[in-house]
Amino acid sequence: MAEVSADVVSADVRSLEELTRDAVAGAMAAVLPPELAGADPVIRRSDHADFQANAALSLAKKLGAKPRELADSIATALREQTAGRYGVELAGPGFLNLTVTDDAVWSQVATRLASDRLGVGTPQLGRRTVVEYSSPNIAKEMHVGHLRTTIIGDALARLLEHLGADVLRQNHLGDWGTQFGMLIEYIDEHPDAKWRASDLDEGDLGTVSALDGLYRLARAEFDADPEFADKARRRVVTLQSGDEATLAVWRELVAESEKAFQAIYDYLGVSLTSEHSAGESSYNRYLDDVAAEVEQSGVGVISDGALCVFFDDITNADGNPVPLIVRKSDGGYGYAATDLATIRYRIRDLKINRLLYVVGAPQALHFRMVFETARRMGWLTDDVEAVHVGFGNVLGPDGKPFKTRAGGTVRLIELLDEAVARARAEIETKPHMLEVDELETVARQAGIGAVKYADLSTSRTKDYTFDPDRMVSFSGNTGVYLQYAHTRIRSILRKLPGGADSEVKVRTDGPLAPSERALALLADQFAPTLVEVADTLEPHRLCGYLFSLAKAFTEFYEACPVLTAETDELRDNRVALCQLTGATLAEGLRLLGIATPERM
RNA sequence: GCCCUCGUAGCUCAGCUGGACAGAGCACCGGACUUCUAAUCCGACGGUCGCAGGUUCGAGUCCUGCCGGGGGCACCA
Repeated sequence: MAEVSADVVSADVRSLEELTRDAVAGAMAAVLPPELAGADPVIRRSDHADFQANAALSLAKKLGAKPRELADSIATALREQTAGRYGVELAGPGFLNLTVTDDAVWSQVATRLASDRLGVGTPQLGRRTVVEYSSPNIAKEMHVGHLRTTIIGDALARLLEHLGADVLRQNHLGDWGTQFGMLIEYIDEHPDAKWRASDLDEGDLGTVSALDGLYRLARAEFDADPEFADKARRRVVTLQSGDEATLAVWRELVAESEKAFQAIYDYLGVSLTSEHSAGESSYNRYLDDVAAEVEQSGVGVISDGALCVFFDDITNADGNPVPLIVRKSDGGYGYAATDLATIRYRIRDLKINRLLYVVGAPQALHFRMVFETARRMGWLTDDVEAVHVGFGNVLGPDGKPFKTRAGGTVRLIELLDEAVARARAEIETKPHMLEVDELETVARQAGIGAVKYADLSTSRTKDYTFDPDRMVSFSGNTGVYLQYAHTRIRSILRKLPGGADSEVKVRTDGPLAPSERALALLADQFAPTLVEVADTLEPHRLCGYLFSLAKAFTEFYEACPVLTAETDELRDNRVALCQLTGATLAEGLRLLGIATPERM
């Protein structure tokens, strides 16, 4: 087969790695006794070949055979069964080095390019998944602490959705704290206070700043004036008892805040909207019932007047057991009750079968207790899983929690503005050929992309160091590197006579240079990488993959001219490789929530 | 005190769920722009994988114990 037609092939193209695994598994089945015939071939990418199979080493022990001899017999069976489709070499103590044919590599490029969705399947189909993330507090400004939950949560939501999951994004807004008594009382007593968007000239982004100002003023009065503090506390009770006038002010506070959050989400390119808002308050009506169910089931017991759930292995400094407090001794509810109510509601009413909480690592113990309680209640079962997708803190360049020079909290909007400003300045130093308004757009895509990539590219569970200087240096392993690689591909493709999407015939019997081979093999790994990220919930694996792909592309770019290739056949093959790589980079970046400019 | 988490090159980080000599980026040094965008590429330099044991044919990866950093541990979220 020298040519592959461009007819659209259905998604879920098997990768060369998977095909290789199948082939080696087939050979093993022919050689091994039945009880070991289904063993994992242990296929890994290799520095010594396209792939390596390591199974013989561990299996030889069980068989009492010599690893090299076992590997050799697997190799023989593999050669017989696949009729030359693999180069097989025995190496070291019993590794099998496997090389696929050039024809197979080009075929794979053609097949992925011609298939829908780059051959990515939908393994998450049937999973109704909640991703809870961002969750800022009403009447407070989003700060650097909201960065990771928002960016990681959004990336996971996009990725799982792409793989077929039915994803429900949930923004668990902090809209029911005791601070509302204070705020509402203050507004009541100071009708002139300016905190609405309409009170400001500077636009939506100023709204929460104004609310923040309101918060500070109210707080100051609360601390200074005991009489006001009393009224504020009474106002909490009034609010919670459902007083309509108080609720009206509360609703307006929520609405004003949400406007400001939306402006940030739009600026960040985060896919949250008001329809994903499900604040703590929306679960109020379930709390009595949830607490009663916990109490009646016997899962919870009364201790010091509070409804508690205890755990054998969770104790405090004195060795006493530490409970999850479902209902406080004064009859009120904390966030444990709310979280239990969300679980019950999502599972029972929304028929969700997977719950992801993108919340900071310090909450680990809380979620452990909440999930264990939900299991005892029978809400979480073997078929319904809940995962705390925890993440580390954002640290400043000094290795301490990221603060302003004055020691205050870093406003998210300021951090983003600075990243965009630096990106703009950086672009202006380059020969960029962009018009003024396009420059502004690209500056934003690059600056925001840099922030997101920096956040997503290190392992989720660790703290990460946020160094603005390093992040926007725009060289090396950064978001801009990926965006730049993509623009170089687009630049080549735009110059094609038939346009960027020109259909080309792939000659699978064409030559295959080392940098072409490396690039093609990596492009083929896109789908398995996405599956791996969905399994581990670790977006940094996708970042690492895309960086490798971009790097392989630039190496190919240096070594292999596309438009001026020696022959038309060679040019067409390279165009196909560019199209596949470009589409893969664009899709991968999209799933991370990072924009892909056409030029920069 | 108990639990969780982290410790890899001067700095910032990967290391594909146990595989061949530990890899990137930044910084520093030396090269490459009349050639599809040099926001790039090539080369050099750089590591007792915190320490000590153990399991294994094989350990940065798994287990145990230390050392060091961070976090959490009864009515705040």
